[in-house]
Amino acid sequence: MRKIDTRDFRRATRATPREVNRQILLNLVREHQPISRADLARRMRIGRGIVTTLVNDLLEEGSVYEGALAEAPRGRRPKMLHVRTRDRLVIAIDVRFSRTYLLLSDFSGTQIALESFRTLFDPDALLNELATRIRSLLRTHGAEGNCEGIGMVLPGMVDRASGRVLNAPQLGWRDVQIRSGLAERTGLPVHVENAPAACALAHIWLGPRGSGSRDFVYVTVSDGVGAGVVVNGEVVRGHGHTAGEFGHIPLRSDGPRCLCGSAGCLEAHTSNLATLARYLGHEFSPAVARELLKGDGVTVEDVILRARRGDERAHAALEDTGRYLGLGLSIIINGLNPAQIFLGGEITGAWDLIEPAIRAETQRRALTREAAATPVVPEPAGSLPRLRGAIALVAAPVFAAPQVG
Amino acid sequence: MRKIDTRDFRRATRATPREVNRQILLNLVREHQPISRADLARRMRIGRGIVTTLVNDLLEEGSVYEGALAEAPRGRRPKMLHVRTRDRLVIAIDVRFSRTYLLLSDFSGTQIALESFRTLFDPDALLNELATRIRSLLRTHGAEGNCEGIGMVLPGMVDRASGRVLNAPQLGWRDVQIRSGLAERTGLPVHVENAPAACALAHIWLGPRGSGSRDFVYVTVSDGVGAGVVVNGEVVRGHGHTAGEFGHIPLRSDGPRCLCGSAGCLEAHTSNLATLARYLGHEFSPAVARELLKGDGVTVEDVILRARRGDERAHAALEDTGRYLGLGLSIIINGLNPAQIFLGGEITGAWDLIEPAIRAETQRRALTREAAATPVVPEPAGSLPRLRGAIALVAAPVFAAPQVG
DNA sequence: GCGATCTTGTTCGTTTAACGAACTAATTCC
DNA sequence: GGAATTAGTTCGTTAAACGAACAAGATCGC
Repeated sequence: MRKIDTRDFRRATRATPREVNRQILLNLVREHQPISRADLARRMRIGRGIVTTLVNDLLEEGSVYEGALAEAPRGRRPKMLHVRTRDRLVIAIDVRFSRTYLLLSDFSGTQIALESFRTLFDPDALLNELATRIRSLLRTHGAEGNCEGIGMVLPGMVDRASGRVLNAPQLGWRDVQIRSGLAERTGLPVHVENAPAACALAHIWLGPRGSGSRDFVYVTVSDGVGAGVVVNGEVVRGHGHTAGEFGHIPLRSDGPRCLCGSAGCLEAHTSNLATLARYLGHEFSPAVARELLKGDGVTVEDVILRARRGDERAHAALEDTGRYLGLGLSIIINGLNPAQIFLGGEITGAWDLIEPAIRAETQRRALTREAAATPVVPEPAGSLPRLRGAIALVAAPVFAAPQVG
Repeated sequence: MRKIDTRDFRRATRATPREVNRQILLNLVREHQPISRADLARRMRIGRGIVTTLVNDLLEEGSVYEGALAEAPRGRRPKMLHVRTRDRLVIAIDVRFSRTYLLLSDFSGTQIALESFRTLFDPDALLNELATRIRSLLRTHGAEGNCEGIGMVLPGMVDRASGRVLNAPQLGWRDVQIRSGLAERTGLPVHVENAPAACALAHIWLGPRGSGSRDFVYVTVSDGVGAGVVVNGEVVRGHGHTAGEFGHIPLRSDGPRCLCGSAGCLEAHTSNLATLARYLGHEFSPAVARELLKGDGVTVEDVILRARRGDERAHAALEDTGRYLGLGLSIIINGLNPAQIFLGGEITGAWDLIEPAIRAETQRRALTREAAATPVVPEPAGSLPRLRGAIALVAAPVFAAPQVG
């Protein structure tokens, strides 16, 4: 029961049914490939005639291709259809505090070439470096014609529509136009997004087949803590493009001071820096955080390793992180009732150590038995969730439902 | 960028463009009435010919009617169109712990007859009583043919799709089928919904013209604390129909025990019962709450009155409620970035007393200047927000966007 | 080996609705 | 009273879904 926006609606033309059905068909192929035309007609409850027309459209523009004939117990053997992903390339960029990662990938998320360099904090310098590297990357792989766009994720708040970074404290950016600069330098379409939101997007579009729950929250725990909220198969951006900042939920008024200026935030209890500070016996504070960000000492990965080797203090520090994290997740569970919560970041390397603490809190706080059973699923950092998010920024629009009404 | 649900999609037929455009047109009339056909054509960027056809459709089924000729500086005078609301009636029901309210209203929210009775906690008895009263109400007002449905709001979690009450602790209901029972007894379509979600729905559909922000949260503070979350012009229900339960955000681990079993919940700090307990000098607890629910002593309204008359303890109790409420709202602001937050419940009678405390907390906790400026708008209890929510349950489907894709 | 049967995929005439131009109606201006 | 202007309707054209008929390719029974 959506209200039509009378200030910004899309009315239907006589081409609209085709657009809609074309996109449904494309998604059915994506989900069930290999699949025959007759099967598509049955699934869509539509005549085989119109399926032929729609498939010809998609074949012509190269979205799908015909594969082998399949076996059949009786009758003519069907010619199977697949979506084309292997030679549709994407440049994915992940800008983090310490390093910037650059990946050449295809639409399905298969990695082709990955490189990284020390992050430059001057936007112009960073864009120049990126443009140079993108050009050479495309040339080396003979992919100049096949690259359909650039997806870029950042630690900060981004206005996806205009391609502007509103505020990225880690980079020291405020109101920086990123998209146009990179688009001009490379001649490719550029999409920019906040990292947790992009991770959520990747889960919608690049998750394992048929996994796709349509209501979930993706929580990232790294130097900061953020979330991508998905409602009805769509990432929630909010009125000012800053939705998902669950890192600054106040957990206790007497908690440690947070980088945001408040005290006792979820982030000040559970970020990598907070866990590290707790392990080292410091009270977390902006000053301590800045010290730790320099990153020449112990890392969270080290803490996890030591906990596994029997270091009691490391174990306790991680367990505390789990407990606070569970408290934060319980708020999300009660407030948004997602089908599941995904958890990303280095901390997932200690999943078996923190899970009991997380689960204890979420179950204690959940209001219904169903909510208490909300699965919390770790996503290992090795799967490069942020770069997958950047890929999804380019791939998703190709498959998304056309906006109508 | 919504993903198409390949398990539950609606494909477009050749009647789909008509449905979509018809609904857009109806909403434009609703928003801009009185409005001419020519003006509609301009706003929709569509030919005047098709507008004639669509309007004839709507005239025939009685959704709109033709009014007077308007003045025009030059040329033929346009015949203005209006949506029909005055003789389209709704029965709105608000079930609360102490009393149940019953309102006969029209589609625009104009009240025709309001009555109430002591709530019966046995579902069957309540439905029987309701059915009897509804029949007599319709007969008295000669409205038997014009009533288009029944909307019912409850304090608890509701599966709107099946019409089942999952859990309503205040009423002591668990897994109770409400819709079918009332529909059979009255022969009318019945819609059931959780109260805060319905209040949010009313704001989408019955708010002042052109007010309609599409991303907001409606927070109700009464015996409990709940919220209706609206994203992109649609109420978020969550995977298990229990989204919006922000009342049990943990604010402080050493806080008072809550009815939900946890401690330090937003509700245990800010509900009417919590405010009352604070004023009376009790530590809030389930036992205290049950005592206060009997409701033969002081009420929140009394506390507000006394604060206005200079009672320092009443003033302090309310201010504390405001401070905790602000803390809770800041979580919503950072997490969902709504365009605004509406606040409903008796506490709004003390708006001028609590606003500074609320604002101080939300501004202190907000992450961006825009978020800090998120308006918090009180809705006076006198406007019967819950009954308006019940009306919206029936009226909204008539105007909602058709689901496509 | 050959026709019956069954399934896949295409073709084509029909129907529906948007589209757009032409037309009628009503009003003001000169 | 005619030109100009705006509102609203009519109708021929076009695009796309719909559905029936048909062709292609496979198995099965005798």
